Amino acid sequence: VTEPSTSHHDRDAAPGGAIAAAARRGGEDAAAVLRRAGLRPTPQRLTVLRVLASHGHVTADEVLEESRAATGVIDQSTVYRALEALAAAGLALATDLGAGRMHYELARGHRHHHVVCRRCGAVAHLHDDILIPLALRVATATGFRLSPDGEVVLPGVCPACGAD
Amino acid sequence: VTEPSTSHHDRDAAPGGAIAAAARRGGEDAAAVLRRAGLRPTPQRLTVLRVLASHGHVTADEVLEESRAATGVIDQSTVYRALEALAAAGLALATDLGAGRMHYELARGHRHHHVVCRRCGAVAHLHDDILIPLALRVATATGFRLSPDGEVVLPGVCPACGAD
DNA sequence: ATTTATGCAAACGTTTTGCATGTGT
DNA sequence: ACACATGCAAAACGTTTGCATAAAT
Repeated sequence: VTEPSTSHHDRDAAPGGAIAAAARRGGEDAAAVLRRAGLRPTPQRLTVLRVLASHGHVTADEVLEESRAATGVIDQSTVYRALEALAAAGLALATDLGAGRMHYELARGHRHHHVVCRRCGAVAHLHDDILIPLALRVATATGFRLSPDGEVVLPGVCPACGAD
Repeated sequence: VTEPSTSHHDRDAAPGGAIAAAARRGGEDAAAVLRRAGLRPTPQRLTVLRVLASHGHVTADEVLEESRAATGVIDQSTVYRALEALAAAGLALATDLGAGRMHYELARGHRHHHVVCRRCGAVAHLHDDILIPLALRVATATGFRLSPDGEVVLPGVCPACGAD
């Protein structure tokens, strides 16, 4: 589940990889997914989707570079607009991992939260209900309720870096 | 403890207001605090400190505006450098509340976390040990340990906005 | 006298936008 | 034909930096 952020190649940890698989194949299926979401399946979007499908958490810049490597020309603004469209359609997830830039990942259907290693940037996913006890405590302590649709990013130290 | 972010005037919730009180008075004491921290007590820094002392969570821009309103001329870069110096000295706290810009507050000695209302931006503080059970669960689930010095920002809905 | 901070202006990195051209339906 | 997506260039945003001047020690 973890992901050394320097080499952005974590495998598909979670199921729900229908979109992932389709996007990776890049064929008919991915186009259908886009169309079903009300988005025109342009080559650029298919490329972005494929990049997302193969790379856990990526920055816009990484998507740009990889897309260029894969398909040749594609513009910054196109990447940003594609990511925006995919996120709006629920196909991608934009997360502020706290590094001053947004990170994107393929939406895999299940809501989750993140722990980010502050040394190496590795990311682990947390099942949503890990927050339930916390939500209770927060509510009694402050009156605030945790947003049911909000994503939490926890700062941590991964097993590899926590060599104590 | 909460703070309607549009009107940035929450009172000193916590004790440890020695620095706060001194900064607010802006007299000898605040200068002494700065000097003790190895910082030269310039008018600009005193002003920034006073702004922090009177305004829960502020952005650099708000500090700039308020400082100008209070003392006349002060530059953007000076504000940023003052905030940086204060944070390095442990007198201020820089927190990424997730709004695309940093927020600063006077350090009041006790580590804490934040819940931010996603509707109105109000902020509540959470005592550090509210995370202990979560830390355990995160550790068993992922192997990650929560950074003991890391700050957590939780998305939530404040009592006022959660009018359900 | 020496060190450190300031103001100004210019740069930075990330993201957004206006607009003409090109592409999918 | 039409709506929509793209590329390009330029701007926006928050923040940082280089450098000469000014103020604190």
